[in-house]
Amino acid sequence: MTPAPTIVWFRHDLRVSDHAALAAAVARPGPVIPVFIWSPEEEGHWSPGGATKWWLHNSLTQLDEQLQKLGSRLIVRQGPALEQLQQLAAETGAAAVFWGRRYEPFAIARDTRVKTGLKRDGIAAESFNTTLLHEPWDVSTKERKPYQVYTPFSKACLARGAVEDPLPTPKRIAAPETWPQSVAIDKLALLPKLPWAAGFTTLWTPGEEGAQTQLKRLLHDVVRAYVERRDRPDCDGTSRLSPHLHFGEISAREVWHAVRTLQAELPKSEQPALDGYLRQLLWREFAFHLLYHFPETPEQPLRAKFAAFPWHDNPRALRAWQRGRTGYPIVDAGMRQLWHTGWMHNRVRMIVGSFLVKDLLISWQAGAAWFWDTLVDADLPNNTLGWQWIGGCGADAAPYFRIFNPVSQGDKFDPLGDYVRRWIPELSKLPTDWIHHPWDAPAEVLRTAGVELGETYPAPIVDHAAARLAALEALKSIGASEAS
DNA sequence: TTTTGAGTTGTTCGA
DNA sequence: GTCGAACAACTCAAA
Repeated sequence: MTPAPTIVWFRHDLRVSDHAALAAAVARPGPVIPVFIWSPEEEGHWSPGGATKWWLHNSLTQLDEQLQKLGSRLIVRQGPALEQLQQLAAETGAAAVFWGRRYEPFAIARDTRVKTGLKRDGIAAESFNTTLLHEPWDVSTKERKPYQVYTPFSKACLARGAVEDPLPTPKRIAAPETWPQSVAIDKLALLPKLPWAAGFTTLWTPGEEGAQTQLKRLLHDVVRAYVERRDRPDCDGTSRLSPHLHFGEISAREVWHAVRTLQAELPKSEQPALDGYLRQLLWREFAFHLLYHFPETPEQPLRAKFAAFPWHDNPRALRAWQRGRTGYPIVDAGMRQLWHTGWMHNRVRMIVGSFLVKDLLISWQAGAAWFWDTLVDADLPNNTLGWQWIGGCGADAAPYFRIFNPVSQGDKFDPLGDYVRRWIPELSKLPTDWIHHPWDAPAEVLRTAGVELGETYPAPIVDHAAARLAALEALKSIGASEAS
């Protein structure tokens, strides 16, 4: 009798390298059945947005190719995960299902049901860490509580010692004698009906190989100048690994090791430069840590006082923000970059976030929802942390008086205006002196540049100085500066 | 238990 | 243009 197969359920770990669940399945005597299950209705309020689905379609295609190189393939199913896994196990006689953990509250609840259900059927079910450097329950304060401040959290991570080595890619994955039924990836209808994602392909290569290319780029071109360039949206100075990490096309552990290895090879004096990037990976860990321990935070402010914040319901302003028509060039450039590429530079995410929440007084939840639908790297832990931070209502949030000025942020981080000109062609002829505040430009300058405010480009929809004071008032009204 | 030091990302004002 | 101070007081985390 041939040994029973093992099912490997792929979720946010669409890769074959450093994959604990796959490696464990391969180590068993029988064949391996890799499966992806499309069940967006099981993702709570956070079923994948348009940009994410575009990425997922391509990533699944790539995963199938990677598996085929190892003598296997990807089985694709749709429907409730437990039901599909039970069916698949019945069809194939599988004795075990392995998967990599997820940490979103609805995913944990679903996975718990899945595990119980499978075990009831006499099927072994085991989850593995395929996503994090440190599990959220392995890092805690001396009082065994979760961390709420980044710096001590990061120190605690570093104090745990070296991150475990990545696992080798399996040489071969044993195939079953016959493959079970599989849905064609096209049938999941993940690609948009309108071809708005056409431009995405020039910028992104979803899948494991694309992720490896970005890692090489990080190591060769980006990481040494990371600290100086990462805040400049007019430079290509970030890792651009976020969507690859979200889908687990590369493991955080592998990125961590690659950067650490490079660091060890550098002269002592150059080593600290690489810490800047490593710190960002620990921010990702912190986001998972917070979501795991405070599972209500995607919807609710962590600081309870903010539940009473007098947010404005202003659909016109929200729409102007979404479309990049606020009249503030750095804000509009960011929102248009997001719309056209499914991504926005991190510095600009903070600027547009501050503008939505503090200048327009529209809730951070509305911003999070828009990002969720438009970002290819939409990730619940990171999105939640980012928006609560800029909203001032999260763990380790910005002080309430920290309100970004879109003009000075533009001058500081896009000093030549190249980023604005790239994404706002109607301002492309405007001289640098006025690029971040065209409303101050002399009429003659505007005329020469072909800019007519309110016609070719919007006049500012709010006055920042006045909006800032209004935000401070609103924050005072809920006692933002007092205990929560 | 109490105390102490510290806390990603900013802005404005006045000298 | 550049610099330092004020913005406020809290909460966290560790000693």
